[in-house]
Amino acid sequence: MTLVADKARRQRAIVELVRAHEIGSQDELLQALAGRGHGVTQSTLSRDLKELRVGRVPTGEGYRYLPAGEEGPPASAPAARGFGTLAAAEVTAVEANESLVVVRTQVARAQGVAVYLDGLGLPELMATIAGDDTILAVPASTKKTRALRARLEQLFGLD
Amino acid sequence: MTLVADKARRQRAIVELVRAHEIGSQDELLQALAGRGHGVTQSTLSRDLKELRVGRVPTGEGYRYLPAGEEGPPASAPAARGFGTLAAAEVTAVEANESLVVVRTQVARAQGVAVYLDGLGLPELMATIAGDDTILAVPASTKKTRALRARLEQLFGLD
DNA sequence: CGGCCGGTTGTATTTTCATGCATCCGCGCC
DNA sequence: GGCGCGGATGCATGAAAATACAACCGGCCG
Repeated sequence: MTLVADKARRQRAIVELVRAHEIGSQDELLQALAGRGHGVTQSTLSRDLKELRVGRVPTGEGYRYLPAGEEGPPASAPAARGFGTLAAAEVTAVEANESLVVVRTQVARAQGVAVYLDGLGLPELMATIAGDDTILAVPASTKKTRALRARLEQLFGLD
Repeated sequence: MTLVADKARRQRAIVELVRAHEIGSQDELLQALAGRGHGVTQSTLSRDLKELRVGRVPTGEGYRYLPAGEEGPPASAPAARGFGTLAAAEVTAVEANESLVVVRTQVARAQGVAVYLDGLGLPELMATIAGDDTILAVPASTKKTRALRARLEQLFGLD
């Protein structure tokens, strides 16, 4: 069932990506996904987009993928850019045991960082639960615990 | 001026056509336009669609052109899976690794679903922790992880 | 087991779409 | 009239996306 879970996470990531960024081709999206650890081909992507009802609509300059019925920002509302680095500033440490990864954040920042992490749809990350200054990150498989810790450390510049 | 008027009329026809009919390719639209007396080529059509911000979005079965931001008819009830419990409608996915089960819910519904789960007193379920849209379900034993996942999937009609 | 089934993916290919370049046309100006 | 300009279009072609087909994998049943 790992396969199914992978697909679910990948599709989450796809929606997140097209909403946040101006992505105009499947190849472009392919790159973005690869950067997040999702190695797939254009074929799979095309099928995912169809399942997700994510279409390619013309914008003033060029094209852009968007979930059906959703309208992109009026070109004046730049989405929360560089949120990654913002999140990074709020994370103080990443630890792990054999089956769970713990992310420590500044007080009262855990929820926000967790939302950000969920949005990434990392293949190694199954889910998160956040308290006030602590996030429990559940690996997709206990065998991926180390990989997940490594990815998070890299993500937050803690290596 | 005649040329310009032609273009304007043609573009009006395009929007009308894609709104009224399920048109899935430019060739198809080409035919429809021809029927209305507009003899143009695919090239022109492509350019018109770009100008008009008419995009091609996936529908349940196939694709369809629609003006940006507009939603086609409900097509069919995708999330209409009204299973017995109210909780079922709020759960979107169930996943698991070797030792934990994760239940995804609609935003802000996790707490409620978790309470419901706790109330069931399932033998495979030791405890739950809920965030905003995620529930961590702890199996009575790691060996019962798969059984728990299966039970939850069945419970929520997700198999 | 062994075999079948449904679901997912990659490869290769077809289909569909976007566009560079040339043409044509109407218009205004010299 | 002759000339240049800009917008609209077609043709030919390259880019992008969809899909037929086959391989693979995990689950399930006898």
